[in-house]
Amino acid sequence: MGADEFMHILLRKLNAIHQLTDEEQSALLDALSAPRELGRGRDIVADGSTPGQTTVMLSGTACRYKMLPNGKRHILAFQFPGDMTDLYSYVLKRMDHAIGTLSTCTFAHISHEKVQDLRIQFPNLGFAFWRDTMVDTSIAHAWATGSSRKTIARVAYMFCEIYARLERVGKAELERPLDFNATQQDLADALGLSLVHINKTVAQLKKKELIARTGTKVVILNWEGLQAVAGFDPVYLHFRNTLG
Amino acid sequence: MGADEFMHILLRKLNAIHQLTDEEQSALLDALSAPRELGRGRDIVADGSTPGQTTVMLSGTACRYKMLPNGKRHILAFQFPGDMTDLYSYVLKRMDHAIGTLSTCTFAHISHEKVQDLRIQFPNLGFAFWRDTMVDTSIAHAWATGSSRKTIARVAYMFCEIYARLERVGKAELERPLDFNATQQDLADALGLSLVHINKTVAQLKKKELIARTGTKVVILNWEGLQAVAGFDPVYLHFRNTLG
DNA sequence: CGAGAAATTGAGTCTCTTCAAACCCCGTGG
DNA sequence: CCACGGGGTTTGAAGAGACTCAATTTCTCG
Repeated sequence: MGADEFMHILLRKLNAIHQLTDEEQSALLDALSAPRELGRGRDIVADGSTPGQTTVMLSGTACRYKMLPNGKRHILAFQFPGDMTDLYSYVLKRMDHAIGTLSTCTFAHISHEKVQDLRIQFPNLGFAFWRDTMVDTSIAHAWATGSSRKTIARVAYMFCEIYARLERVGKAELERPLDFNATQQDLADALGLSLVHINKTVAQLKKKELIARTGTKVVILNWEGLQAVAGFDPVYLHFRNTLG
Repeated sequence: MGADEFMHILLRKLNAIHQLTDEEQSALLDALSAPRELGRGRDIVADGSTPGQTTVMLSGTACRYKMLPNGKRHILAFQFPGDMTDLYSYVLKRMDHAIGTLSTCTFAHISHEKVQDLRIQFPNLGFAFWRDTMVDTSIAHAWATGSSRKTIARVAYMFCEIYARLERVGKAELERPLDFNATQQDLADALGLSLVHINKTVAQLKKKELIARTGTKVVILNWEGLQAVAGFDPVYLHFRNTLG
């Protein structure tokens, strides 16, 4: 698996958000550092740090998270291949959360100076960056509304989002195991619910034959049914082309 | 109360986020439309719409919110004077939530074309816009972590944030009634909790003599105590100058 | 095959919700 | 100047949902 195939995914992701010119695309790829790898349970970016570079996910699943004073971990968002996880730090300078791996991850960097140059030289690319961060906000909003909804809907929603985002970059298809191996504890931390309760809710989704588990991975058996339970509408992901 | 005094607040807000040059400041003010007013309970921007302009709050309290399929309203964020509530729509085009008033509000607009021109002509101003939207994201993250915390801490946190954000633009001081007259139902919708439970929690904060109510408004009696209960740390608001 | 991690299950407890009723503040009109 | 009305607040009580604790099973990988 060559570097090209890795790189491509960033363009797939960004183009799904906002159309880029060939010139912008190649300038962007030129700015990427060599890929790095990190195993599960490590920090890519530490809370409170002031990184000098931005991270681009190439493979694996990571998350934004905060450790709370009471010792609990709260996951704010999942990060999938193609995501630029910390444009955040380019704009806000100091991280107010961390980025951690949930599986083995590969990723590359773009220095903040380079981001700055690209943004000013190519305002359209700058817009794509901005838009990418706003889609993150939109996702955060969608998660936030969860607290007013039934737990089973929230859990189903989670799977819908994971599938939709992976599908967007060509990393998932229906009735195939999702390339997403977070634990139920991770899901619990993302939803702010207890592991036990998540487990029982996932069991309900299985009993309804909406999803199943094969080994470590999850399979979506009934996409329409799952969306219906979740009340899932992918507009909030702001793809340029809609999803089936 | 002249238009100048109104306008000034936008600069106060943006400068608290990112330093602007005089030229940028005047270009920004030139772009503002004449102010409009709307009473409580009205929409400034409708969900699903594609506005051609951005709203700048001048006075009053508004909120981002979504109506959920189950008929509940979920408030995603409060909007205070100086906030540019829907840069959101400039970037994402289609709103995936609405902006509504929680009190009588005054506000002005800047057309999206103008935003585009300003962003490209003054990259530093463009950065300030971007940064402003990222602070919104940071706030959304802070709210999101709430679901893993005790209710009394979350409610206290809410008052801390409201005070800090109003204080930033010179609209609040301690031991004076906050210029914020949302109802407890509004708070409940923001926290995703029931009105009854909010009420009982607010009662606890009063019993601890951290806050009090004078007429419709809330007064902060013990700022340190309130922050301690809330676990409030204002870094997430990303002010350039810290708060006492 | 064994060790460790993750998933599952059951039981008791506490939080939060819902329902319902009463109260209070404040502006309006007689 | 006081009665009335409406929105917002306060209070009580019962039930549902979610949490913790704790034990067991299943899976994965060396």
